[in-house]
Amino acid sequence: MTSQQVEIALARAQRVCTLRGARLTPVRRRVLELILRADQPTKAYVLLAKLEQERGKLGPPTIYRALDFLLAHQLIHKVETSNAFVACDDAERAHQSQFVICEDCGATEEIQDDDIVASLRRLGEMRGFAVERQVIEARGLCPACRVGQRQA
Amino acid sequence: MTSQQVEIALARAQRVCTLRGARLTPVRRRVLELILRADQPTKAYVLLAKLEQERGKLGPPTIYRALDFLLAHQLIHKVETSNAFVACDDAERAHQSQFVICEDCGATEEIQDDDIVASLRRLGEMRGFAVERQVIEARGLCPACRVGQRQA
DNA sequence: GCAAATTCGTTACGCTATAACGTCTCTTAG
DNA sequence: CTAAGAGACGTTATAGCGTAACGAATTTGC
Repeated sequence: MTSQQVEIALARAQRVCTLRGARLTPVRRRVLELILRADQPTKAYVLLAKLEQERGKLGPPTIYRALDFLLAHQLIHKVETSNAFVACDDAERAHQSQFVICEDCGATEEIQDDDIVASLRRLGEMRGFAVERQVIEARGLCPACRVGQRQA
Repeated sequence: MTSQQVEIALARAQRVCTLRGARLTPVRRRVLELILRADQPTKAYVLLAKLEQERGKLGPPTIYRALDFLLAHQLIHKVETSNAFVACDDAERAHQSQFVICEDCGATEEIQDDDIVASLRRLGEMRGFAVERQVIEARGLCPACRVGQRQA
């Protein structure tokens, strides 16, 4: 993601927050920026280390609070099987995300498939559950690592 | 699960292991039994505490090694969003599991839906991924807790 | 029986996440 | 204007999850 794209995403995030009466504080904004600039899912303690480089010693709660805020507003998603965080393309629209993750290199792609979400919701409802959140992740080998695997 | 059902499950597990040339050692067997007897998903450190009551101080690796073995042979599944383990109904057949989990009481039901597994596999393959493992979990409120929620 | 492999105990450590409390700031109603 | 309340953040401590590394003991295959 180019710096310009990051700026655009940050501006959009600011807009979303303002609309919702939420505050995109400096910490939250900076954490979102770090996630946006990363080309792979980012771990909480990596974010913490970067933030501490800039601001001196903080602590895990500072990061986790920012992450909780960004998650609540759908500005980021959590990849559960990696314990890592990625930026979300469109926070405006409420939606669920799915991911495919490479076991080898960690490459992660977001999927947006309404059908699979509906299917899982239906399976839950058939059992009387009111489904609120879905975690749908596929792990395996990305195209690049499949090639490497064959040659190894 | 009744004690008799537990015994049957353990015998079946023993059979599966023998067939595969794997050893269901006392530790592994006991861990499986503890998971079978629990009516909810069980956490690693809970298992560790119970095992240490019986055998004196051990350590996390003892439990995690047993869990890894049981997972590898599909005798148990891991509920990723709960960091907990449940017994598997049929280890003979290779399969993926899905779960619905109650946010309120932790009640967890296993789903076996081949269609959703195939869907996610296809979504991964469309992106060039060789999908090896799937995590599909729905979190929400179980029937009992839905009622409580309305009254509260 | 002996070498190799598997299993397990043990110690230590790293990563993930939250509880609890105090301070500061910002809003806002009076 | 100001006091009260809410929200955000810093800080310390701790709980929970998981693995690395090493050595002893046991099992297995030859």
